[in-house]
Amino acid sequence: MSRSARAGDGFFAAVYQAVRAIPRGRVATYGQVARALGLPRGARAVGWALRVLPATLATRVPWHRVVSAGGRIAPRAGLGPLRQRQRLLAEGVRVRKGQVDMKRYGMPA
DNA sequence: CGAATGACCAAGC
DNA sequence: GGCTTGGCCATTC
Repeated sequence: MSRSARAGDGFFAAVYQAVRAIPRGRVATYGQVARALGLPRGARAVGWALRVLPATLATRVPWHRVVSAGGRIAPRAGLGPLRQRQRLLAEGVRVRKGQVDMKRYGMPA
């Protein structure tokens, strides 16, 4: 295991925990998660935390429910976006052109 | 400590 | 609707 920042400590744990709190069939933006952590401008850090999300936790953390501002699926390398789309659809979240309707599936204030 | 990186965001053109 | 710019944050080198 890397002796650098671990998934179970500090910032990571906070991010993963917040993401875990997203109800099924709903989505949250990176900015919203960041705000929940007390970092209203830390959306980027949240995206980075999910980028290093270990596969072991991926089964337990609904990372696919986190989208960019406006409900767009973040474009990244690999099959990530496709799998995210499929998982969202499986939960009943309608994905239109790589984008989700936040008015409908977004987190209630 | 300075510079670079990335699943971001808002504002401008 | 698409590209660019500046700003934010945590981590890595």
